Amino acid sequence: MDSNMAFDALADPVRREILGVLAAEDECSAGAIAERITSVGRTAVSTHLRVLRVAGLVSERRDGRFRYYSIDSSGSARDVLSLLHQVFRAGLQSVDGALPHEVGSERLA
Amino acid sequence: MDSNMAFDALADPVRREILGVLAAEDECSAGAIAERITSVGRTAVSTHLRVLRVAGLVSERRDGRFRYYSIDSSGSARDVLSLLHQVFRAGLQSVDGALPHEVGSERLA
DNA sequence: CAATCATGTCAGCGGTGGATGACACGTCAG
DNA sequence: CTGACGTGTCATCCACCGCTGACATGATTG
Repeated sequence: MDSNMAFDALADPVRREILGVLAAEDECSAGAIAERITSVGRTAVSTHLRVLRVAGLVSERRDGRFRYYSIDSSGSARDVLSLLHQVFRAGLQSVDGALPHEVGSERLA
Repeated sequence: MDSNMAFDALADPVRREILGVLAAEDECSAGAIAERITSVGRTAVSTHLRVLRVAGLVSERRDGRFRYYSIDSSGSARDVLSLLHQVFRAGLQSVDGALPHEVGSERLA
């Protein structure tokens, strides 16, 4: 359903870079993330984090004046992987079943 | 490397719809695909097919005046799934290993 | 309360990507 | 060879997206 937003969010290289940082650090404040992303400024990183959050790919935890972000693997990431497995299953020797039931039960586009 | 193009290609809803058609039909001529995609015209579908082909997500077979397209699951789709598994592995009870070796050996962004 | 810090938001600008119609190219039938 | 057919390509227009600097907001410190 809203996997549309997830695919869109994943299309940006900077956003994938942010996901990479979060995958390595587990939890990170917005500022700490911005420090490791050198290609764009802090403002852009903030906006990207918003997109990722709305898309359901990362989750936000507010603590004082900090905001900590982390990977959300139970959000729309499931839908994305489900869709991809459904389309490319042929050449991927039966990875179906790796995701908890109802893989292959959703509409495609 | 060129998973950039693959992610970009996957970001468009029409292109995902095309992939859905191909996943269901196994092989389809350009015209047959265009007939099933009602949201845009034939020209747009042709361009989308080009993007998908360059991205390494579909393969083309020319036969006479027809061009048959089919899902390419051994192309950059592997890189995409590899990257996603690497990032979202936490909440996905160890699906790592479902892809043939060297999963998790590439850079992230 | 005033100052500072972490972060999000807004307006504006420039670039990019998608849709379309007209045209070009190869292929098959007569 | 000529005409019909299947497809790809090009020029154009339009809309959306990302980047930035300036400003706003909420929280902590003294």
